[in-house]
Amino acid sequence: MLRTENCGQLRVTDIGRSVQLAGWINRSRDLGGLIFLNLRDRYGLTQVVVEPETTELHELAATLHMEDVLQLEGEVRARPEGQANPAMATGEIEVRVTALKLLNRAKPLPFLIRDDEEISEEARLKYRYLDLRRPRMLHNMQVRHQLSLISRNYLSEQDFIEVETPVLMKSTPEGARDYLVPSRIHPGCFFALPQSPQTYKQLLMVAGLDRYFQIVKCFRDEDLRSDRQPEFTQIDLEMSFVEEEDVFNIVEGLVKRVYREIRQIEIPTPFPRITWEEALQRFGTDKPDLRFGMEIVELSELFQDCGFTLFEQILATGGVIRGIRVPGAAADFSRKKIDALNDYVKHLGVPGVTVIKLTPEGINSSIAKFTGTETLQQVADLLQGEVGDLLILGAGEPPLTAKVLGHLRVKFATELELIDRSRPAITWVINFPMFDYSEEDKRLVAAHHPFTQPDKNELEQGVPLEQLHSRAYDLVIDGYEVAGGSIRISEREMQEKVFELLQISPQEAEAKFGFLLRAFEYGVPPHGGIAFGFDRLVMLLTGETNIKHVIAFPKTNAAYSLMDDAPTTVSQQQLEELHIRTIEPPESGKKE
RNA sequence: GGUCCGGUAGUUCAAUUUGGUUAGAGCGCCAGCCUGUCACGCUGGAAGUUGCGAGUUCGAGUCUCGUCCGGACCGCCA
Repeated sequence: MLRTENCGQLRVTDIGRSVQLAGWINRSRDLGGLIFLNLRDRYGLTQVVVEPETTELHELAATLHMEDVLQLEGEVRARPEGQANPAMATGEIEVRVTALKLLNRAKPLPFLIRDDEEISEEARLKYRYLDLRRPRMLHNMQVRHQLSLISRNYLSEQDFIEVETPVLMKSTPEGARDYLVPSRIHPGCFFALPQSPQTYKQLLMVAGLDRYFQIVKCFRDEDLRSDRQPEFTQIDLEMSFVEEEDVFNIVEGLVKRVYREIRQIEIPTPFPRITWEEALQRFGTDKPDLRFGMEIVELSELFQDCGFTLFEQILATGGVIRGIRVPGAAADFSRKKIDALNDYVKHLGVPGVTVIKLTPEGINSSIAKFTGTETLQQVADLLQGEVGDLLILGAGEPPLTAKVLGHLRVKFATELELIDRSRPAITWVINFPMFDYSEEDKRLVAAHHPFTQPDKNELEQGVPLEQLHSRAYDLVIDGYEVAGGSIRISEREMQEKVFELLQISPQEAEAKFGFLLRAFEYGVPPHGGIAFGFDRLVMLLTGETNIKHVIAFPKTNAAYSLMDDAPTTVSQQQLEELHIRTIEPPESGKKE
């Protein structure tokens, strides 16, 4: 070892000891005579002093720069009276340098290694290895590690075993776009990278493993968002002989332990549950942020014959009028802000929203001249509006109106800082629909995935397919979908029936999922499971709002790696070996 | 596929509103001074294809169009 201690551990009890340290220069202060260096490693900072009497050392020390890498020997001593630094864990001591070796020089940096400066995402990603030196990023990596360790220990204690499933697998229809990997040995054939190990974990249940988990990379070739990366990590688990309650118990135990050990926050269990329909009705989304109120209120009845033609027409054609109350926002809500608000909602797909201000002088709204103030007063009463509040009404078809108001609810709560960030708001969302209708494909598609068990009672009672519910569930924390799963189909007949409803032909079902259907003929335990978005959970635990900040080497919005310039074109020879011809001739590498 | 925001020194920003002299500042960098600093201090200095390309204009960092890059979002994400 090039050191006897790390940079975070020396204390007054070490005074008098001779030690070796190694690390980066976090900062240097050359006073002309004395030179102070803050030596940094993963564990902390230690101040070392080079005295002018040590002539050769002093000359070397005077040439050092930030982020140079040093190894040194010295003596631990107390700092002089009044010179301790209470902000440093090692602030009561310093190391007087007796030998100094420059292990590596650093060029001037593209940015400083400190938390208090905002650096462009572009620079951070290009020099990710420097960004990761910053305490904030180091902390995020440590939380990642903790989460993975806690999960493994907890699940192992609960009799789960970790099994690795293939990364090269079969491309299947439904779901996200696959990342494909060409096969050299099978010309024209491709593997897919897993969107999730879904079918494998079900087969592990058929195999009798009973309780499986895996911390596993998944890949989806879809567009990115601040909470979505093309490759991401799941805590994937599956259990045999279980129903919803059993999965919930395991998950609640894990989440409880995670928040206790990482955040020192006690989470009461069981977690609350809300149905999918109620979530949409009250919060305008299937992943409601319950850290604040501002719920969406149904107002349609009030506007039945309100005198405002637009609203009456919308109601007559099956639309709804709903509203939210934004506390205290009326005062400075100018014409300009109303315009900005309407611009904002336009990109969500609606022409605009209606704004009502509850001012000390009375109710103020552009629609008052049609409806009169009496109707608006009833609106205010229903929304429990007080003087000074802003009321926002959305009108249109129910799902879109819900979505718009749901977005506005979060937007205003964030801007007005109405969100309690001291503790997480956790809820189960249950009773998902089994199917969605796809306008694009003109058919039903699985709302969760095609292995999810439908509500058997509803099915037997002949409930229309569009209204059929499934045994799927999501875990939602602070408005993020953190985990999702379901009780699975475990009978071949039911699985075939669902494929049929999804208009997957028997031939296609056999070709794509034949292995699963075959497995279902050999004794399948009832089973179910769930998968956590590992990165999203780390994001919540660290208070980050961008998933990139909890991933060591992430991709940009354009799914590109700025640090190593991936992806790239490959040589003609590589393509030929893989039996691949590209449609466009390869550009000269990267676009500039 | 679409909408919006941004791109000026190594870096974070200003100058863009209303086109007009030599594009400024903090940090960093370089040189000098400094023996108790810890965001050390003081003095001086270097540092720019204003992302790129066209256009308008007597004149463009500033206006227009295209394009590239980054970000947020819609679509997409079983």
